[in-house]
Amino acid sequence: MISQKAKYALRALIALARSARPGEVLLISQIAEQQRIPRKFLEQILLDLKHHGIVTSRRGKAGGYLLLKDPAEISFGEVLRTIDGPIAPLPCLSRMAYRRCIDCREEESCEVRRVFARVAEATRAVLDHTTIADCVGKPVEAEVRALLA
Amino acid sequence: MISQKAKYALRALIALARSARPGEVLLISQIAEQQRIPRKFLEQILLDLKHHGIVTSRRGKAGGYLLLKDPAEISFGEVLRTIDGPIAPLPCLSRMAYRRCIDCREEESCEVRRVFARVAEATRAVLDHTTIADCVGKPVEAEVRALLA
DNA sequence: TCCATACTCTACTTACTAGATAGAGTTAAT
DNA sequence: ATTAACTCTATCTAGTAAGTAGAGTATGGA
Repeated sequence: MISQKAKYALRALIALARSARPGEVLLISQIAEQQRIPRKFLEQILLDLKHHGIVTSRRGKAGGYLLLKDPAEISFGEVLRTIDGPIAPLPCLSRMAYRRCIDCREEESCEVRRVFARVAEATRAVLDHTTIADCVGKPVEAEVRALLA
Repeated sequence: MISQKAKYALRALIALARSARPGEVLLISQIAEQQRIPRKFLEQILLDLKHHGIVTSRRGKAGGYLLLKDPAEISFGEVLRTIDGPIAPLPCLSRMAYRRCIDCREEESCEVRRVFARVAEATRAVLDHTTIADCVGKPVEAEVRALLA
């Protein structure tokens, strides 16, 4: 299960991508209301995304948030890794945070690992090749893109 | 990430499948030692698997555990669902424990859901079609099976 | 019968995390 | 100077993961 936080992050990014005439900002409170996300929680999330160079912000009156990266360059995988940490189903299969399983004799012959490696691969195939841009068009377009991917 | 508990369960089942001349049992302590699983923790796990009809046990002297189901009928998916609960990345995509996302306007047009539906499908394709039997043969055999699946 | 062995069940502990909430601080426009 | 917005850090609460503890129950054998 992905966290609420990651789900909120994705929805916020989609909202930003949708409303985006370049240079135009969205208020935290607008996104929060539109997407039914607890406002203070969303603040943290956007700040996090900002620190990771995915969005940027303007402060003060007339401030707000906007995408820093091109929507087509923001993959679901990147967002999940930013917010939730590693995607891999086992620590010994994580790219961003590899850790050997302490109780596992030898990694190469671990049957459990072998199976979950296939899961990880399949998951990454989807998440690393699906972007926020894939979510802003009309539903039908998105469907087509998904099938072609 | 799958839990340690689920990983232990899978390893225990593989150990049982490996040692299995029909009717022959393995002691909890044997499995625990062989697989480096905390013994008391493993007790709980095996009991759980027993209650779900995956293994069975004999009590008293000369007691122990053995598989109840055919290894080829025990899928990774079944074990994970038994031990960890739903596999789906979102509650609104779970078969065993569907729950609508309270903050989601309409499920059909939810872009996040659409993407994770593909993840769920890919994950299930692996986990529901890989069984304990796929893990007991020689490593090479397992590899071949995986490629053919 | 009694004992040792091995599974069974329930409760508990401990540390960590998810999902917020709170509030003081800082920046920018008017 | 004021107000609107973002920024940062701390805190809270409930729940979960991972494991530990210990009393209970069944079985086979001396």
